[in-house]
Amino acid sequence: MSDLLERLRGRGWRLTSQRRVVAQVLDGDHVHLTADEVHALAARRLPEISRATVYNTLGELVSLGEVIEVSTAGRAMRYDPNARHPHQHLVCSGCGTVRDVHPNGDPLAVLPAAERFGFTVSDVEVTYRGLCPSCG
Amino acid sequence: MSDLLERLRGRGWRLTSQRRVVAQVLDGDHVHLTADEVHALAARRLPEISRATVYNTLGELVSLGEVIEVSTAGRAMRYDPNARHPHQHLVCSGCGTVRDVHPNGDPLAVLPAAERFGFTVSDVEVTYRGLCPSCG
DNA sequence: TCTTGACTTGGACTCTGTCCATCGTAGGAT
DNA sequence: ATCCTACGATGGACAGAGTCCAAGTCAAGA
Repeated sequence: MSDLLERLRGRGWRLTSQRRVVAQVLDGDHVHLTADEVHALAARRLPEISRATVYNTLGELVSLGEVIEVSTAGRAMRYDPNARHPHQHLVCSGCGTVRDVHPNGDPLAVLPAAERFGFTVSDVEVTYRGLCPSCG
Repeated sequence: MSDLLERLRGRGWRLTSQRRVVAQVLDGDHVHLTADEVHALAARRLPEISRATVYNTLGELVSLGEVIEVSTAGRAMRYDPNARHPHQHLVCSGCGTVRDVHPNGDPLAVLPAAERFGFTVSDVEVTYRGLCPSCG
């Protein structure tokens, strides 16, 4: 993620302090923060950053493919910067903790053409649910 | 679903007109309604039914395992009465339409024990995303 | 340094869902 | 058939997550 800012500059992004801080907060490979958590962490470095800006920036990072949205059923969306290596998620039904997991095989490949109903299928999201050691 | 009411009575449910109407609305094998859609359809038969009752009843049906919750990323939760036959979902990123699909193999089986981190994994939810013929 | 349009702000707003005090009624008891 | 009562329904207030917008700010090219 160290070169994320480089890549963004290359895409014509204006490098504001707000965007820099959001990118820094998302740094790391096993981070799954909610928008509000990102906002809270960003505000430690840049107290006046607004929620709207955090939402905007996260949305832009998602549509650029730099960050993945993980929906955790009812709870708030989480943002996963580990978008460069394919993986799935294991979510604790108790506390909402998220872990990256790597199932065998390609989950897209197991959907037969006859089951695609003319859709252009571009993506699969696999979410395993269960109780983590602390909640179990 | 015709015998859903029988099953519910068997579980000690009090059969109120509200619950009957919600069950009727959910009748069918490829229905994926939001709570508000269920409420709107139910209100056509029973105009004074409240949103709270619809939410309560849907929640009860889910915890009884009669109905499955389908989370569609940001949009409202959808309720799928086809809980008796295992299946996954194909969601259109354009219009939000949901179709039932049946991938090959058991998605739970492809997650190695080493990738479970001590969780008691009880469930998998596979969501294929893409554009439907109308939106593509 | 100046200019300009992209970016940020914050507060109001929407949408989805929950909570709770009060009222109504299904269905067993008589 | 009627009565009782606990379970269920009601609706309005509330809460959390996210969006929108008009006005102000500033990064970066000229």
